Amino acid sequence: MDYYKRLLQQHHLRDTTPRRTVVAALLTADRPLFIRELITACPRIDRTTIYRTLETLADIGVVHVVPFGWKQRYELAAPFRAHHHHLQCERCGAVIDIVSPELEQLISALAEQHQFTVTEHVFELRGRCENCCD
Amino acid sequence: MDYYKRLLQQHHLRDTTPRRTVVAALLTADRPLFIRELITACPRIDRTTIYRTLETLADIGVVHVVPFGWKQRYELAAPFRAHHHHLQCERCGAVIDIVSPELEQLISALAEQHQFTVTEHVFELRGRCENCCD
DNA sequence: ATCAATGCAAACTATTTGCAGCCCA
DNA sequence: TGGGCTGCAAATAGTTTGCATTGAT
Repeated sequence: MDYYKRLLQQHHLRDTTPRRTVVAALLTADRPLFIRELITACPRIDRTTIYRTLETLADIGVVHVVPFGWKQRYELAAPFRAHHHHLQCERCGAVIDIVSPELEQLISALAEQHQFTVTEHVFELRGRCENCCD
Repeated sequence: MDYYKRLLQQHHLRDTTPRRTVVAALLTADRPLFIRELITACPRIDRTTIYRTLETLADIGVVHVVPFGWKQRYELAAPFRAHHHHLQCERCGAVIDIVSPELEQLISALAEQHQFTVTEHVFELRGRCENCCD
């Protein structure tokens, strides 16, 4: 969490209670949260602040946006949570974390191929989990 | 476009003007559209209908949801547009289509590994394109 | 003719903006 | 102390719902 402070400093941002509260909420959660859930999880923080905080934290790479069907969810990003992706069961709602070095490698290869500098990538699989595949 | 009609029939859905209009708008566009853009592009169709149409068409696999930063965009899916993914330049906004058989293969492998039945996948790269990588 | 689909109105939810006061650096 | 940050209020924007009417099969 020391890195967190340094990161804020580097961006001339302040280490405030609301920001720490949001990060703590994401740290506690065992899955990416909807904004609505974050608002509930941080009752002493104003909605507006949560929106602003998420935007700021996403900008500096503390928070990561995950697409979930038609909605979006938020979770801690790379340095604060091991880099991973998700399998989302569309029936029971389970979220399974996966790690794939091959995927990360492939991304580098694709980037180079197209002379593109990748700063962020999204990879999510949706379907039926082991227990729900009727 | 014959397949489109058959697909509707299979799902007991009707071939209506609003649905055809939305599909036509997506077909014309050279990039995934925001809902707002679709509403503008189909001035004779009620907002509500556009929302309902997108949901229906996404359900039967005609439309595909693409995450774009904090927003979402919509484009025609596999049978109506060659399957592909995007490189999104966060500076100039360019959207570059890419195709990667390796990626699709990797997805199958991951699915099998986790005994997961994949019905849909999201893969997007964000960063700087060739011209914007200062 | 039947029943799904549409348009309209209105409710509801989500997100943004402006500004005064607070608090970290 | 100064300027970024927060909370509050209010404006906007986005999305959903109910229902009477229309239109595809």
